[in-house]
Amino acid sequence: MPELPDVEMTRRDLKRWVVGASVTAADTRDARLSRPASPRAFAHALTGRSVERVERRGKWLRLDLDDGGKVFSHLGMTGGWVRVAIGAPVARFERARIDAVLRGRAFSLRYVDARRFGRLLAVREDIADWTALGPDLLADGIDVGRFSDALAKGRRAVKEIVMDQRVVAGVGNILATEGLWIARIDPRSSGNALVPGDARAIARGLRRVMARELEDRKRCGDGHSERYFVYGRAGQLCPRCSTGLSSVVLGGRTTVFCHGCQVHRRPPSR
DNA sequence: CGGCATGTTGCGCA
DNA sequence: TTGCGCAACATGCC
Repeated sequence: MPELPDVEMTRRDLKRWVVGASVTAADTRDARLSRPASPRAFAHALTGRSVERVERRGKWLRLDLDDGGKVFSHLGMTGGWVRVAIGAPVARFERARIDAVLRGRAFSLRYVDARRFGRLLAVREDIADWTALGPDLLADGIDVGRFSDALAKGRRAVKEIVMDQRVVAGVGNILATEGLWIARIDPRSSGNALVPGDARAIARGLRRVMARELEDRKRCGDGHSERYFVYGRAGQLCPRCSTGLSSVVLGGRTTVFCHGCQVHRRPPSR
């Protein structure tokens, strides 16, 4: 489920489902997902309230309640929200439930998350995970000047910097891998070795991939896009230059790239 | 059975 | 204070 396009689709669903709705009951028992808040705070904060807005920054979602309360939701690796009939049986891997009424119609939202890498907590103030996020790839776009500075400052591999949520919020492993391939930049390149024009190319690559993914999801709903250029295709041929695709681990994440057409900017010599 | 997975955190150590 | 490398988290799927 993760990656910005999935979270954005979830935001649109939630917006359609709950904005203006009054919550009649809510529950979670998962202390892990609601950390550091207590699971009880969830029911307490939501019951009797109505939802005024559904916001998203990067991969985080925030429901704004009519009393100023906020519910933060991060889908982690396997989280998702589904809408079911009121009273529907507990879904497999269901971790939280929000029963609500909108225009006289009762319904239930369920948060489902097999691996429980997500988060779901009700609080009164914005959490640091939210406020620390950099500009949102979709809503704010990338300011090439600032992006370029952030890349130049980093000694890490460019892919790790691009995935840093403080630099650009919403870029995950797929977007970063695909975006760098489009930009023709080797993901191992060190940030401070990039040359003028690279930052713009990467920004454009990320925007392209995101827009494409969003369109895919609008058309097909969920399910994994099988249309990746290189992600998950190590060993296959590069769709641009037919070189065999390579794979390395950067920042603990598998990264696929093409030796043939992605230029490796090497760090300044020591 | 082993290996990998769309994300993040926390810990030991430089 | 910053950053790096890595194990950990919990489960599904191939």
